Amino acid sequence: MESPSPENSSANLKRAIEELIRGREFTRQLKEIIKKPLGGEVAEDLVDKIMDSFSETLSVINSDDVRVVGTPFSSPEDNYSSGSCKSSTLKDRRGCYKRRKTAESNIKESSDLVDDGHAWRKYGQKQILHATYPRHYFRCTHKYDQKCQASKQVQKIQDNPPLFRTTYYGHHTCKAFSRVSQIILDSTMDGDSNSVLLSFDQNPNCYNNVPTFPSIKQKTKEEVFNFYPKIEDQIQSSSSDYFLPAANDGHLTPATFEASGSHMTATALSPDVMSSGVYSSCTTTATSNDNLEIGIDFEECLWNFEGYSEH
DNA sequence: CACATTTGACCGTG
DNA sequence: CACGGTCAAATGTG
Repeated sequence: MESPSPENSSANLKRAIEELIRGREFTRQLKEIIKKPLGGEVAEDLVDKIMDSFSETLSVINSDDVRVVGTPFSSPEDNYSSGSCKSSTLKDRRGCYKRRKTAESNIKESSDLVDDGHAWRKYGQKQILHATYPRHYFRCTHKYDQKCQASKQVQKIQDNPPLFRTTYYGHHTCKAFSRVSQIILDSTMDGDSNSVLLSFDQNPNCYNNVPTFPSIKQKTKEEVFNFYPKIEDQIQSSSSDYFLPAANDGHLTPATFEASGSHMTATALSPDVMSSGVYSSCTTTATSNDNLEIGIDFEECLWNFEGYSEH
């Protein structure tokens, strides 16, 4: 796959923006029409959401350094400003951590949080200005033992239907064994030893705001549900990184997970896919079940493939 | 006990 | 200087 020239890319981006603006305008006109007859409330609500979606997409495209899905990453080292510092103390951490400059990113949006097959470790959570939901920061579990620079940010951008934006930075250089196969193998089990509670609803106990519940530093799942009862219907657990929000009825059921799991299984076990050099390269280096879940992510596969010249 | 998340503080970037 | 990305101590979990 040849990469488009910057000129083409820029022109396409401009066209995409124009199309989005056009679509938004049409939607607005449609809303005006819907407003008139009775009983158009549901449709109007839907139109609002469509317009929000357009606006959100436009803001994403208009923001700097955002690449749409499938853009290869630059070298991870290029994106960090300062060198490493081992002897950091609490009192003086100046220059002691790398901070990502305007790194190239790879954004994916989905209505649920699919396990991408990598082991992630959460290292932060932040309320973002003008954002309804906090942003969650993850790094590769193998950041230190294998110097894997991959990281991602996950942010809920819409509720009902839930919509999550995952922004990937860097690429996996770790040779972690795929957890996908394990998930496949375990898909009939109830074990949940690896799950992590991840509430995407606003938590007043977070951040530097005046805490609503100052005495509560950390909460068990039950406590979260007690404080925010409605979350219970929006969060489900799986053997992946998150409690996945349900796309449909919102219940925490193994069946829901197995439904997506079976999809992954069917694709993952396809001999055609597994026997391909490129794809098997993906599965043996930095397996992402994005490749499996949506079929094949060519860009990521090729990137991983290129990242290992011995293949 | 090892490894995970939480969360306030720190600090680089724009 | 505000924002937001990262650190790291405290704490949770199996």
